[in-house]
Amino acid sequence: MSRKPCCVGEGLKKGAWTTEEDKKLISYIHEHGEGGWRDIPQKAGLKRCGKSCRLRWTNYLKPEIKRGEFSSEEEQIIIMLHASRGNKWSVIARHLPRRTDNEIKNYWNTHLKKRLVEQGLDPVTHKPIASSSNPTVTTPPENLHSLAASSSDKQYSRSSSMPSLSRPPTSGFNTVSEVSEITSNVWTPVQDGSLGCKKRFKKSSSTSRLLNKVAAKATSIKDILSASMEGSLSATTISHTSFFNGFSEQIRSEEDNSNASLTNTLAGFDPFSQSSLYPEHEINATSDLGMDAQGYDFSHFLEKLGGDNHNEENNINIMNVEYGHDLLMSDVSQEVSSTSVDDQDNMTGNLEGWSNYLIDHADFIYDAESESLEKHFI
DNA sequence: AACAGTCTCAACCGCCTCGAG
DNA sequence: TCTCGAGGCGGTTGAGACTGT
Repeated sequence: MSRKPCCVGEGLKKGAWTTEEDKKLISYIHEHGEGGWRDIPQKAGLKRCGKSCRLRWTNYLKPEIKRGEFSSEEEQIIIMLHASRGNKWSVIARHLPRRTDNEIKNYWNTHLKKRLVEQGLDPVTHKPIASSSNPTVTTPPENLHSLAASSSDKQYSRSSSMPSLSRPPTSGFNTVSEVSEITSNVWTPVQDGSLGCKKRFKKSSSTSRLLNKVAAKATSIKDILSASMEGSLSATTISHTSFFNGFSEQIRSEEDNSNASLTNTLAGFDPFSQSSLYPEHEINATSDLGMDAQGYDFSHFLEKLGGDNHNEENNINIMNVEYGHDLLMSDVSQEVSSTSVDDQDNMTGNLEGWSNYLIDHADFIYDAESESLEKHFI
């Protein structure tokens, strides 16, 4: 074999990077681009392992990296994704624009994991820890948002092992939004290569806004489902069977479709309270509707999904604004229409598909010009 | 002011996968 | 087909910052 080992040679430096080293690495990559890490140390005049250079660049020096406080919305997404994917930090990072897997991992280990434990939830399974083994279990949060919203507390107290959690209003996302507004500010990425260790950063308001909307979508789905269960389903104009089975098909094609926690959240089940967001009979009704698919119309559901301009205050209109009803109907239904319908998943199962579709088929794209994040289906 | 305990997170370690040879 | 290096990934560590006494 002709290849050289990555990190051979004595005298390779370890430990914290100096400003000088950072400058050398940044300068080299700006000139020659990424890649070929094995040769970078020598060419850039660094006494570092190529792997160390790559990590330094990807986790810290890369200009597009976002650093600093995680917004409540980002926290929600991390928690939801962790519930469904586990410690797949790279997977989670793909859904959080400009966050690195390392940063997410650190944040989980130092903040979110503790918060779940504090709430009496097993950070691995996201299920309640048995009260016998955890006498300090507190009242579980009413929903996911209370966990994320509490993040603002940490800005005021570091000494307490965990910030105190207060139960937010039931329309949690407004609260989250407000919290984000209060705490958000301009974040400062490290762009000059200087060591920014232990710096405290503020949140990105643009990221917060967008992610808040994503989270609000989950709420809207719950609202819609609830409304639908109250009898507002009307005559068929769109085959919900094909629509939803498309998602079911989608989720079946996933390598990992065991994301019950996340999807349960969206489908009327809150993994944090471990209780249904809807009365049991309503969930049963959901299943019944799914089983008896013929003749029902989910255009009401889709309309809600697509946006509700009259409900802007409650952030329910996000689908229309950010994702677009048309976009939804075109992109999604195209995929659906090409999907064979061979079974009749119940509605909960279909919502699983929907939530996973959102997670796995959309990417955030940052528009530097408008300083906004846009979500694109992929 | 000094010390001890706690917390944070950059960096490292080791394993895995993929692809080149 | 096998070997091995590059790159990717998740787990862990430890220096430094922070807080309480």
